[in-house]
Amino acid sequence: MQQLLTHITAYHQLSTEAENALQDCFTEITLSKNEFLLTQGNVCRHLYFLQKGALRGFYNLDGKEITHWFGFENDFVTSFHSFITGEPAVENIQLLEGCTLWAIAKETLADLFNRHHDIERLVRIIYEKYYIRLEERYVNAQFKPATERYENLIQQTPYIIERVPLGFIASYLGISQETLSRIRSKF
Amino acid sequence: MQQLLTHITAYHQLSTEAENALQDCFTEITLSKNEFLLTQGNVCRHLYFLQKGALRGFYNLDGKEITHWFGFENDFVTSFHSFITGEPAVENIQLLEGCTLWAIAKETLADLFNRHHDIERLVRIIYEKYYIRLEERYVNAQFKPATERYENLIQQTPYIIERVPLGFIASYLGISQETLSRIRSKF
DNA sequence: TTTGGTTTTTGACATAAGTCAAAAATTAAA
DNA sequence: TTTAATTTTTGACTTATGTCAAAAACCAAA
Repeated sequence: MQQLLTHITAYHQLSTEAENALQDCFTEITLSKNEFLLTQGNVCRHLYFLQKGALRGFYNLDGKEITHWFGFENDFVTSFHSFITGEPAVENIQLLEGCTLWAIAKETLADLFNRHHDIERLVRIIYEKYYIRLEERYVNAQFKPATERYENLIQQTPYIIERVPLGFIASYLGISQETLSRIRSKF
Repeated sequence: MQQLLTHITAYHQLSTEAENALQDCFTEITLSKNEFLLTQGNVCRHLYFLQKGALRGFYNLDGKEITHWFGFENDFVTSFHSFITGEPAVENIQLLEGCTLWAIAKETLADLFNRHHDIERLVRIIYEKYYIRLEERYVNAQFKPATERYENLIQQTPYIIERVPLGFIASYLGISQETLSRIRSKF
């Protein structure tokens, strides 16, 4: 829990009351490798903070699994679309390693917003950071060649290579596993 | 101004006081075709609401202009990265048509947040919508073939064809102008 | 209108990445 | 360990898209 608080307050310093209120609202969850945090068709009612471990978000497209994001330590994870709209998720969230997570339900979070302007500000600021991250990811995906995308990825998350099977990384980069293998063979 | 208020309150209903405060903080701007709202290297200190017209965001990559987004009626536009971080923008924002915009400075917005929890909530909600939009755009860019991306685009913004030169659209889709021309020739 | 400039299309060819199949390497289980 | 299963690499070939150059179409001023 301390890890969550430390991470959060780096974004925005909370009042003591807000911090205490927040602590009471998160529940610890542990799951083991290959288990699902969410499966498609279900509404994602929680936001998670990933304290330890790794996971992936993926969806099915004509029989193929498309991995479109990874989560690692200190990431907030959820099926954002489903969490916000309340519609069934099109994606799955599966553990790549055993994980420790902290969960908060959507209504609980809404409650916190009403009671603490502070916390809503915190989330607003976190959204900004995540938006910028996604924007960068988008520009990369759309306008950079595969080799560069791969280089960027291992620069930003070097540990990904040891922790995630090649096939998932290739899918994430939008290229075939064979192409990724060839990219890697020439450093 | 009424258009901005109507648009905003569709996201979240504001108190009368908040609504009044908000109105006082936006300034009207009109610019003509081809003018720049922002040029790279400058810090983007404002958030804009695009009431009328069209514009594009682009950056330079080895001598080439990459158009990475378009703005149309009722869009909020800014160089988000620069606006949030205060760093110089890497992108340019150029008008594709004469535009009417409403501008608010970053500090003015921060002030509004302090005075009206309401308004910070509104922005938090707008961020959620924009995040979801971008996520969709990202998945499209990374995992769908060019033809499908084009079809999606004209379905979502059919008017784009009459209002934006083909070259900009091709750049936005991450393909060459020639390829887009060929895609179009087979409907 | 005519002219000049821009935008779009077409053709020929080059290159990047995909697919399928099989081999090699790695990991997990017996 | 040995065996089986999974993951990664390699090879041969196909397809999609890019590049360059030129022609055609479109638009806007004179």
